Amino acid sequence: MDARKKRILGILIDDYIASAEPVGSRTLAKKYDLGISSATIRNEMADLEELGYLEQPHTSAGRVPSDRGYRYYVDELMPKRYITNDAVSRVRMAFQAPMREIAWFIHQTARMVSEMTGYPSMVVAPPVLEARLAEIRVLRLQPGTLLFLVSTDAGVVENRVVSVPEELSVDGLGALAQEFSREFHGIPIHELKDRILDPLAHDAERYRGLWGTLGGWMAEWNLYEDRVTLAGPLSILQYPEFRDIDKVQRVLGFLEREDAVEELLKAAASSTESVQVMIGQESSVEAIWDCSVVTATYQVRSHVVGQVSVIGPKRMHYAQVVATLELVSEELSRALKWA
Amino acid sequence: MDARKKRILGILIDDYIASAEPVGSRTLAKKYDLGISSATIRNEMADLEELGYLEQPHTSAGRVPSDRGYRYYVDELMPKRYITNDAVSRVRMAFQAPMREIAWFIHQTARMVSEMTGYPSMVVAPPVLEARLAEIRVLRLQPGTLLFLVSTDAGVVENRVVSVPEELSVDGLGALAQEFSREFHGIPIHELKDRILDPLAHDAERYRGLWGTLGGWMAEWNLYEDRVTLAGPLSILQYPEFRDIDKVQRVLGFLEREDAVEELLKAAASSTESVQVMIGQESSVEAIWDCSVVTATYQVRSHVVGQVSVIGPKRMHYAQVVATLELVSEELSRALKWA
DNA sequence: AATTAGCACTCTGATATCTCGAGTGCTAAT
DNA sequence: ATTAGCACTCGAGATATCAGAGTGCTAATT
Repeated sequence: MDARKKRILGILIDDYIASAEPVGSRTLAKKYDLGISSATIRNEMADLEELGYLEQPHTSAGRVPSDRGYRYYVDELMPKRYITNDAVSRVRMAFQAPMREIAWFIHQTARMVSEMTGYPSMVVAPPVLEARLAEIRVLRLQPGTLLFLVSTDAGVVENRVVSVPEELSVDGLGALAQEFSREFHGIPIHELKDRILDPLAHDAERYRGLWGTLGGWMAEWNLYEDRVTLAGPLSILQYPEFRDIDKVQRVLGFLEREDAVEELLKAAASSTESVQVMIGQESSVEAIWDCSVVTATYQVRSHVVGQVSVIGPKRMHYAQVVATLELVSEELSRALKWA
Repeated sequence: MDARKKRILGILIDDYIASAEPVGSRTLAKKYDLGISSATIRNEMADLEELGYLEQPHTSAGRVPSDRGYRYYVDELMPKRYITNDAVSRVRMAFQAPMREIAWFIHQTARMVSEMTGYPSMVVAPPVLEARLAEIRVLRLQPGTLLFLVSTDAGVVENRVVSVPEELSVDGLGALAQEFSREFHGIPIHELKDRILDPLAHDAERYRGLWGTLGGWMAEWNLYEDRVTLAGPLSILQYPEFRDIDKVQRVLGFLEREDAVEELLKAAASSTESVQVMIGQESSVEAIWDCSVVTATYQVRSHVVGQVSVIGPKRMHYAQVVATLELVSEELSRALKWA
C-alpha cells in the first residue's frame, strides 16, 4: 500500500462521499490533478480492488469503496479535526444554558447534532436504574395526590405524581420517607423494587400498599423513561441510497426501537476510543448493514454515562461527523459536570 | 341519488379501501351479488362520476372515490360503531392503570391508537399555558439545586430542577413561594412571566434574579414541553400510496412539526361533532392533501382540553378509525376525570 | 520497469415500440 | 329499464435498441 495508492483511495472515497456515483478512472484523472493518466489509475484501482478496498457494482461501472475501504479511510486517510469555528461556538453556546434538567440537555444534544451533521442522531441518556438512591421524598399536593421525588447520586431527580385514595393518611409519610432514604441510601435503583416489596425490609405494615405501588412504579420506570432520544430521523430520506422504501423502513424501524438502539450504542461505546465508527456489516444489527454509525461517549464525573451517536449511509461525511461528535460529547460532559 | 346508487358507491368504496386498486364494473358485478349486470353498474358509475363522487385515474381504468365520494361515504354510508369487543376491553384495560401522570396517558393513548388502527396517531396534550396557577412551591434538594413545583387548576403538576449559585440563600424562599402562590392564584401560566418580571409586582428585591430566571424558564415552558405526541409514524410506509419517497417526506415532515400539527388538530376539533373527519383537500395543509385525518376531542371536567387523532391515506378504514377514536377519547376523558 | 495510448468489450439506464388486458361508452336487442 | 355485444382506449409490463461510461488488455513509449 504505497503512498500513491493511498492518495487515490482517499480521493476516490472523498469523491464518492460527495457525489454518490461510482467513480471511474477517467473522472478521477480529469477532475483531480494527479499527474498520472487514467490508465495508470485504472491499474491502481484494480490493485485496490484486489486488496479489498474497492468494489465494482458491475463490470463496467466505476468503483465504490467497500466496508474495508471505508474502514481504512476512517482509520488512516480522512482529515482530522474537521470542524469550523462556527460549529464550535454554536455548540458552546447551546450548552451554556444553565438551570436545566438532564433530559433537556439530551434533547438539545440530539437535535443539534442531527442538524449540524444532516443525519439522524441518537443520544443515550444516563441510566437512571443504575444510579444509586440519594434521597426519596414524598409531598402531598392535594388530598389524594402525592408527589414522589427521587434523587440519586448522579444528581438526577425523577419525580412522579401519584394519586392515592383520599382517605389514605399521609401524616407519617414524610418521616417514613426519611427513614427509608437513610436505610436505602446508596442502593441502585433497580434493586429498590425488591427491597421495597420485601415485607421484612421494613415494618410499617400500614404503608405496605403504598410502597408496593411505588415499587411497581419503579419497576416500570425504565420502560416509560426515554432512555434514547432520536432526532431528525427523516433526514436520511434526502440521501439517494434511501430512495428505496423498504430500506427506509428497515432502518427507521430499527431506530424506533429504543431498546435495540440502546444496546447497539452501549456495545459500540465499550471501546476505549472517544469516538467510534461502525461501518456497514461491522454492526451486529442486520437492518443497518448499509449504514454507518458513529458513536461518542460522554461522562459525568469521569464515568461514562451515555452515548451520542449519528447514523447515516456508509457514504457518510465521516470527518465532519467524527469531529462534531468529539466536540459535542466533550461539551456535554462539561455541561453536566455540576450534576 | 337513489338507493341503488348509494349501494354501489358504498360497496365500491369498501372494495377500494380494501384493495387499493381502481374498481371496475365487471369486478364489482362478479365479486358482489348485486343482481344487476356489469353494464348497468357501468351506467350507474358513469352517473356517480358525473355527480362528482367518483373519478377515473385514466380513461380505461376502474373508478376511484373522489374527496366528495369519501365525504358522502363517511357522512352517510359507512357502518357505524364498527368495533370489536376485544378492542373495547383492551382500551378499558389500558386506562385502568392508576397513579399516572397525564403525560403517561398521552403517550399510552397515542401508541395504542396507532397500533389498533395501523395508522400514525397524534395526541395533543392539555395546554399547560392556559391552565391557571394553583400553587407554586420551592424545594431545596441539595446546596445549589432547587426544585420548582407548579400545580395548576387542571391538576397538572410541572416541575423543574434548577441549579442556582450555592451561595444563594434559600431561607425565605418557601415563604416567598407561598406568598407568591397566594398573590397569583388563578392567573394563567402564560401571563405569569410578565407578572413575575414586573418589578412592581413584588418587592423582594433580593429574589429578583431568581424569579427572573423562573420567569424565563416559564416563557420557554411550552417550547420544551411535548404538546403533541406522535406514535407509529412509520406505519404509513406499509400502504401502497406511500411508495413514493417524496410523498412520505412531505407527510412525515409535516407530522414532525409539532406546532403545525397542533394547529391543525385544534382547528379541526372546534367542530361540535365528537369525532371529525378531514378528507384530502379539506385540510388547510397542502402537505397532507392526499391524506385523511380523523380527530376526536377529550375532556377534563367537561372542558375540551385536547385531541386524539389519526392520519392515513384517504383510502382509510374510516369506520374502524372513527369508532376507535370515539371509544378512546371517551375512555381517556374518563381516566383523566380525577385530574 | 513504469507509464500511457489505443481499442475491443461489457454493462446499465434511457428511450422507443409492442402487446395484452381490463375497462369503458355506445348501440341495439330484450 | 336492463343487458349483451363490440369497438375503442389507455397503461403496465415486456422487449428491443442505443449511447455512454468504464474496464482490461496489449503494444508502444519514456
